[in-house]
Amino acid sequence: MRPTKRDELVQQALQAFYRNGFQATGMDMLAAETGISKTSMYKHFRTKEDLILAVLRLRDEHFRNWLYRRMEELAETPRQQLIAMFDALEEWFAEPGYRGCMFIKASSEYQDANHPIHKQSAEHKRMLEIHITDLARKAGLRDADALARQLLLLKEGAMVTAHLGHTANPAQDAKAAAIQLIEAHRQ
Amino acid sequence: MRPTKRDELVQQALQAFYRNGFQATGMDMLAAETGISKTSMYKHFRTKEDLILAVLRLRDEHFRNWLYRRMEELAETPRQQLIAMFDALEEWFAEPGYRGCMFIKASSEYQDANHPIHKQSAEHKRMLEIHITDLARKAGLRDADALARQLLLLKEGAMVTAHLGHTANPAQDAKAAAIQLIEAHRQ
DNA sequence: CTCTATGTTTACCGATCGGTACACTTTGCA
DNA sequence: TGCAAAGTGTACCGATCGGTAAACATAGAG
Repeated sequence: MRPTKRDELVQQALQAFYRNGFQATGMDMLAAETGISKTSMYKHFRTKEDLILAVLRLRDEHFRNWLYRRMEELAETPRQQLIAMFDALEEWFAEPGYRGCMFIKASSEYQDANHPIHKQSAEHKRMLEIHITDLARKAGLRDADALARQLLLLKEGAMVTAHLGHTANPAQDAKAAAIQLIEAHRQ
Repeated sequence: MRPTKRDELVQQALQAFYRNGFQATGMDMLAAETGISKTSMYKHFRTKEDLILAVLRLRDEHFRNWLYRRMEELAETPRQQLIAMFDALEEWFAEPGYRGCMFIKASSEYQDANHPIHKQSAEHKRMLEIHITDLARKAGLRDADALARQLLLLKEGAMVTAHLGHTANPAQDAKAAAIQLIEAHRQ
């Protein structure tokens, strides 16, 4: 299990796909941008779709790790961490290269619900839901499942709105809403 | 100003783009699907981008008209209409061909904030924001601007989540959250 | 020292991309 | 009746699409 080249390809492909979109990024462009020959790319991945799936797996791992860690760094109790999720998002939105959620993009370009790329994007969201539900439960909040789903709606909305950019600070809008929803779920 | 053919093209192109995505729908496929010759299409629209912009204009008009009217049909007072927005969304999500928000898709495929397609998508969201803010104000709710932004975050989140489909009924989750947020903004 | 895995370059495949040229047909109106 | 607008089919353009063939370079391990 050597790391290096293959992982390097996936990592650089992630950047390119995130910046340019999936369909708009051709394999030739990818080869030119990464400096890795097309032949080598197709030794590692049988199709472009396989490469995209690998990219999404990496993104899922990175994003969830980053978000969960950042939430823990920003707050101590589970309840405060739920709220801190939106501060973490705000940091992300403020990054220069922010272009929205990669999984929303992926499911926008591969719309069929049975398409592997679409299914994997949905799986990412499901993983997030499990974690946030668990956190809401640990916080001792009433109806943790429903609350988690509501908070995640705010998160999705904030990510989309931050990309569409017609609003100043969607993360803080979401945070204010989240605080009220959490308050309403105290028991 | 003859209607017919040009409008027919835009309407059918809307269906095709919504079903298949923008980049994935070629002009040849469009010609085959609509029965309108490529030559005619390029007589009406100088580029594919121009056609997409026309499609988005039509979609904006249709969607906003539909949503506003449905909200009024479903509820009487402005405050109830704000809540009814999510019942209207639920109806939309339940339609067989539902594939998420066309403007989110468009901004996902044309990511550059300065791209005309991206800008027009943002404009659609801004129009919605104005209307919902106005409604929140008519409902006599405190901090109508902030509340409207929060409700719209729920709406965006619900549309995305309904498309990703990892959750049973995002519209009703959003509605429950909206009710609590509105309640918190009574004065 | 050789074998094998991993990588490379270059050229190519058929299909499709957005867009155009050109000659022809239909149709509403004066 | 005749003319112009609007629409048609067909064939084409160079570029790019995802993917492949073949011959060659490099390097670590037995």
